[in-house]
This record gives sequence, structure tokens and C-alpha cells, in this order.
Amino acid sequence: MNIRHVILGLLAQQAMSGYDIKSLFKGLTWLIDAPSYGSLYPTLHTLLEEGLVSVDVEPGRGKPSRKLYQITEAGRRELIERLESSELPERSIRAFVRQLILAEYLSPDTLAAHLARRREQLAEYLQRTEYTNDDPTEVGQWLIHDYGTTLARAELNWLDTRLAELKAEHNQPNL
Amino acid sequence: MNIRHVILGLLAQQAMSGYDIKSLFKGLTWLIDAPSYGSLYPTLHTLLEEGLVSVDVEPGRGKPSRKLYQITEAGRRELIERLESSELPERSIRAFVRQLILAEYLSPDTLAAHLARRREQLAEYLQRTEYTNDDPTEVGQWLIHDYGTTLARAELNWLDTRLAELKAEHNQPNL
DNA sequence: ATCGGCATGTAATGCGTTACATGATTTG
DNA sequence: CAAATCATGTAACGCATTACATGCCGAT
Repeated sequence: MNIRHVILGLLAQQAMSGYDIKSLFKGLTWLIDAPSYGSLYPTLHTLLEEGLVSVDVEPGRGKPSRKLYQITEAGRRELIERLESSELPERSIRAFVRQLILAEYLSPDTLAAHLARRREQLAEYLQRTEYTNDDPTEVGQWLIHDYGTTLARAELNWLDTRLAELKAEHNQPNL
Repeated sequence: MNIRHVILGLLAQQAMSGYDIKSLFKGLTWLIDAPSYGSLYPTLHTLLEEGLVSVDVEPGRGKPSRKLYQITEAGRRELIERLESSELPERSIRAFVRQLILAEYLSPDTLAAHLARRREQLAEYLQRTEYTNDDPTEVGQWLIHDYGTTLARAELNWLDTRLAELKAEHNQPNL
């Protein structure tokens, strides 16, 4: 899951410019770093060359002209190939957030699978820390420990709610 | 805040081997990725050459021998220089977690400053999202939005508790 | 007997950032 | 009138990952 896939996934939901993509991430800087233009623009150029995206230039009256990128059929195929082949599972919050950003493009089942996997990781972490909370070797680590536990609990709760919703939708689709 | 500083900060708290450092991070993979040996070991070698750390080789009976690294006075000086000069503030959760890991080495004031800065970022995010929650341009982003809000609230709460504790300690040091 | 954990290391490569370059428009 | 926002782009570089290499020990 690198910028390439993120861009493709975003364009699958909506046509955007490089600037738009950057802006979208800027709103989430407290969670993950926004990609730099130095990686954004060259990647868009590459995708264009490969025919996975197409461009419409909107001549900006006054402002500089925007380049609105759209995903092509070939792009969609490559995206699906990536997303459905669950591949090597990355575990960090960064990877998970990137997946969430693409959520609207994922099938409900794939999304549910992602959330469930994340849930397992968090549950495992919480269980592990409960058993080792008075480990004498861990000298200066209680702060990060406490932080982790608090965040993990909150996230686990959130995941459970979302998973329940998805299950309900599954049982009675568009009531 | 790259691996160099993280390693230095960890060694400032306790003598460790490369393997130990890796293990410490492995327990937090759901939050941030653990550094690879390919970056860990070469960095330790560099720090050794520069005289910022020293080594004690523990011949492992049975197991392979461990290299216990310790920070030197020069290392401590460089660390302090880095940590006290608050420098360009990084904002992502990754950077914040790295700071928390070093928390035990930080002075209470510096730590409080870090937490307060983080608190401001989160508060700003929450305020911003409240005002723009029914933005029509934001098509497929409600899931990440909701996730962000939930996590940010939990983290903000946690920060407030810690900050209150630090303030209390400040007013009556070692009662 | 094989797998996971302990423990260290190197070389090639990938992915991304930083710094630079440009320029008009809106907002304070 | 200065600063922030809109908007795109390139070249050099840094930092870290991946893949590889090695080997013993304890548990299943």
C-alpha cells in the first residue's frame, strides 16, 4: 500500500487533482503525514503514462489551471487486483488509515474483513499488555503503554460498532 | 526524529541490544512499524564510530553473543541538543509515539510541552471537523472521519489526564 | 525433525522528503 | 502590503525496507 494505490483508490471514488489529494491528507496530519508534492505529482504522471488514469485540464480563470485526474478502466482493474488480493498484511495505524480512506470503494465484505483483521490485532495487543503489565524489565515504558492501551480500547470499541453495522446491513440489504 | 534519535533516546534510559530495540517496537506494531534490522544495526555502528554509544559484548552461553549498547556522555549531549531544541514540529501519530517512548528521559517540563502541543493539534482537528461535518464535497470520507473523531476524542482525554498529573507533580514535587 | 525465537549483519533498492522554482489571487 | 491559499512541477538526497546470509537453542 504505497502512494500509488492510495491515489488510485481516491480517484476511484472521485476525480481529483494532485492538490486535492494533498489537501485531503492535510486534514489528517495528526494521524499520518500528508504525502509531499514531490511524490504526488510524479506518481500521477507515471499513472498517466501507464494509462491507469486520464486528465482533464480545467483552465483556471485567474488561478493556475487545475489538472483533474480520473481513473480509467485499466486503473480500476489494477486497483481491484491489489485490494482483493489481501497480500501481506501491514499492521500500523498508517496502513489502516490508508485503507479506511479507500473504504467507500471497497466491497462491504472486503471492508468487514479489513476491520475484523484490525480488531484481532488490537485484541491481541490488549491481551498481551494485560499479562505483562508488571514486567520489571520494562523500566521507562509505562507512559507509552498506558497511551497504547487507552487508544487501543477506543479503537476496538469503534471497530465493534462498525462491524455490527456492516453485519446488520448484510442481513437486510437496503431495507 | 529519525531512528538515530530514537535509539539514542532508548539507550539513554537503558542499555540495550539491537535486538532488544526491535522487540520493543514489535509490541507496538498496531501503532507504528518496527524499524528493520537493516536500519537498526548500521545506525548502531555509526553511533559507535561517532563515540555516541559504547558496546559491551555479552558472550551468550549457548545463544549467540549479544552486543549491549550504552550511551556515552557525548551521546547524551547530542540527545539533549536535539530534544530541547523543539525544532520543526512533526505532527503524525508516528512522531508522537516516538516521543512518548523517550518520555522517561525528558524533563517534566519538556514532556508537558510535547503533550500540550499534541493536545492543541487534536483540539484543532476536532473543532474543524465539527464545523465541516456536512460538507457536500466530502463524498466517501465519512468512515475515516468518524474514526478520526473517535480516536482524537479518546487521545485528547488521555492527554488531559496526563497533563493534570504533571501539573500536580509540579506543584508538590516528591511529597 | 522442523519451526519459532534468539542474535547479528550487508547490499541493493525503493519510496518518499526537502529544497528549489514559479506565479496569480484572496484575505488580513 | 504581506501572508496565506491555490496550483504545478523537478532534482538531489535521505532514510528505511527487502532480500539475503548465518547459526544455535528449545519446544512440538
